[in-house]
Amino acid sequence: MVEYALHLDFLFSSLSDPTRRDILARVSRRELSVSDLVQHYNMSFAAISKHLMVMERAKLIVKRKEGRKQMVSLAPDALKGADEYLEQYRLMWQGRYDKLDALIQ
Amino acid sequence: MVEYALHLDFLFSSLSDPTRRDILARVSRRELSVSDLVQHYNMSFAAISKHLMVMERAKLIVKRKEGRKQMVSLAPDALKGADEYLEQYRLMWQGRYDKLDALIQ
DNA sequence: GTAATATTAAACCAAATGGTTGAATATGCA
DNA sequence: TGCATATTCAACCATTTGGTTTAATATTAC
Repeated sequence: MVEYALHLDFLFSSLSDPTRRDILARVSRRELSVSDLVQHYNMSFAAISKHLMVMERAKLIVKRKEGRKQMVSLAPDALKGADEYLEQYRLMWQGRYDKLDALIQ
Repeated sequence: MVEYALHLDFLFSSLSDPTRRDILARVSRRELSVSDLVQHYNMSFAAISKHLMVMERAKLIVKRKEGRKQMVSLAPDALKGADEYLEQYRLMWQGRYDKLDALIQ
């Protein structure tokens, strides 16, 4: 009945929070420690740590231990799953634009 | 601090549920009434009705009244917001593949 | 060894989510 | 008119989510 794609569940729900999207943008520019990230937000260390756990489960980020720091960076192919999901619909809406273009010309 | 993009919140959180993704797939093929949709799922009419309200808020679907039926179809540009969000990252990961290609050749 | 730093774990809380059932509201049909 | 159909609304419930604070665990520095 309903297709079972747990990864898409995690991925999209992870992307649905503005703090997490902001974190994603930051770590996509450069690798950052959890402390580095915390400085930019008006919430506790633990809250950011939790957001990072959610993002890790969604395979949006990866962590690498460096001494006592956890360095966070964009996961390889972080958004590939989402992009592949959209692909099927992209054809559809590009099709519509093609039709529109055809009408105009 | 955190960019405010409520539509992306609604859009991604709407996409994070497998039932809603399934509904999206169905109505993208053809316009369907709420009753038509309910038949395919093992949950109450009200539950599906709620899912549709969530999807409407996310502008994934539109409803059109036809007598006592509500006909549901894919919204124009339903996934455009998501696609535009991914766009910035797409350049990034395509960049990586280009680098990889360069290494291989 | 002790203190400071970096992070996670645990317990808690309020609000949101995904479901239920039953009542209310429109619309169509005989 | 009265009944059946289609949908939403309202109240409820259990679970998840996004936050808090405090305690625990590593690691580094003195």
